[in-house]
Amino acid sequence: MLEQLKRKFRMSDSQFAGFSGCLKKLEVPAKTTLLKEGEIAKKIFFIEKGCIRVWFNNDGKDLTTQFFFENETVASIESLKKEIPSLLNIETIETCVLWYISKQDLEKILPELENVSALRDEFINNLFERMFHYMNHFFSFLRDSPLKRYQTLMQEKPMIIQRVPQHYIASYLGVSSVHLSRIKSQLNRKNA
Amino acid sequence: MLEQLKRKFRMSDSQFAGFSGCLKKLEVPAKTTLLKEGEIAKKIFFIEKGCIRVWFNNDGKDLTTQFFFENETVASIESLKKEIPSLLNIETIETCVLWYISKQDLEKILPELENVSALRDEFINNLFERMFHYMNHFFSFLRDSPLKRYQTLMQEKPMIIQRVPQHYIASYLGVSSVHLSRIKSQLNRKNA
DNA sequence: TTCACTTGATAACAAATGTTATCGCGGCCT
DNA sequence: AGGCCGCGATAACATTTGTTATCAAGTGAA
Repeated sequence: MLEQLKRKFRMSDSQFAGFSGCLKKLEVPAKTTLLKEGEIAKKIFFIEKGCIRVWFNNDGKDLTTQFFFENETVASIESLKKEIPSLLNIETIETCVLWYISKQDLEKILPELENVSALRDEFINNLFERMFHYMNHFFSFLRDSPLKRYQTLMQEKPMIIQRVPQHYIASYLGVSSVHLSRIKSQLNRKNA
Repeated sequence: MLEQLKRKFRMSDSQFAGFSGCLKKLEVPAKTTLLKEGEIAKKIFFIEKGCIRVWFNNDGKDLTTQFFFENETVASIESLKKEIPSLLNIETIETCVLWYISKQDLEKILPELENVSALRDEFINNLFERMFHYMNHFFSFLRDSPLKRYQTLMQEKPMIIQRVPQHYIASYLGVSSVHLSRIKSQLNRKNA
C-alpha cells in the first residue's frame, strides 16, 4: 500500500520517508462516518481496502454524489482548502482499511516537499479529476435518460453495480429506488 | 478593461506590460462561434462587453452548460491544458467586445511570470470555481425540482434571466422550453 | 430456530415532464 | 405597408417518473 502511494505522488525515497511517517492506519466497519456535513475537513484518506460513498442530506433523504474504491484518495477538498463547513458526508459502505494524513501533519512536512513539483501537479490533477467527474456526471443528466445513465454506469464502473447497495446507486443516478428496479427489470426482459 | 485584468491577475506594472502586449481585441456579432466542439482550444477569452454561452450538441439539440458575462474569463480549460478536442462549443449570445490571449503567446511570456505565485493561484482558483460551478449545478439536479432551479436562478443570477433567450435557459435547467413556459406561467399566477 | 431488519421487486395510482401542434406577437427586411 | 421569421405561450395528449404499499428473500442476532 505505501508503495502505491509513493508512486502516486512520484516522491523520492527521502521525501517519502517524511511523508509516510505522518500516515496513520485506520480500520473501520461499514457505515462509519469519516466526515460529517457541516464539519471542517482535517484529513485526507487513502483507501487500501473497501469502498466509500460521498453524500449529502436533502429533506431527510440521502443524495449520493460519488463512490470511491481501492487505491483512490478521498477528501472534502473544498472544505480542506478553504476551511469551510463540508457540504458532504464521507461514509464507508464496506469494512475499510484506510490510511490518512492530517492537514496539520501535511503542512508540517510541506516545506520539505515544496520543491517537488510533482506534488503540486498531483494536487492540480486531483482538482482536474474532480472537475471532470462533476462535469461528466452533470452532462449525463442533461443528455441521457436514467436508463442510459444506468447502462453507462454498468459499462464504465461495473464495480459500483457489484458492490454498492441499490438505493445508493439510485440516488447517484437521480432516480427513486423503485424506478431503478423498473429499469433493471426492463433490461432483463430485453436480454431474456 | 486592461486595468481590470491587471487587478484580476494581481500583476506588477512590468509584468503586466509584457502580458498586455499579447492581448488582442476582438469585436464580434451575436451567434459567433469562438470555439467548436472537437477543436483543440488555443485561446483564452476575457469578456469586456456582451455575453457568451457554452454548450454541446446532443442528437441535434443544443444543451447549454454555462453562461458568462462581463469581466469573466472563458476557455475550454481541459482542452487547452490537455490538448484534447473540446467537448464544448463557445458562442456569443450578444454582440461582444472580447480580449484574447493565445496559448502560444501565453507560454512565451510565462517564464517572466513564473515567479508570480499569484498567477498560479489564479489558475488554481479558476479550476476551483469551475469545479464549484459544476458541483453546485449537479447537486441542484439531484436536489431540486425544475421550478426550484428556476427560482434559484432568478435569485442568484438574474442577469441570465434578463439577457438570455428562454430556450437556452431551458436546456441549462434541463427541461424543455415548453415546460419552462409552464413554470413561468405558474409563477405568474401565484404572484398575481 | 425465530425474530427483526435490510434489501430489492412489483403493482397501482398520482404527479411531473416531454412532444407535437397551433397561435399570436413583435422585429426586421424589402 | 406587407410579409417573413424567431420566440414564447398554450392546449392536448403521451410518456416518464415518483409515491405508497405490499411481499419475498437474505442476513444477522438473541
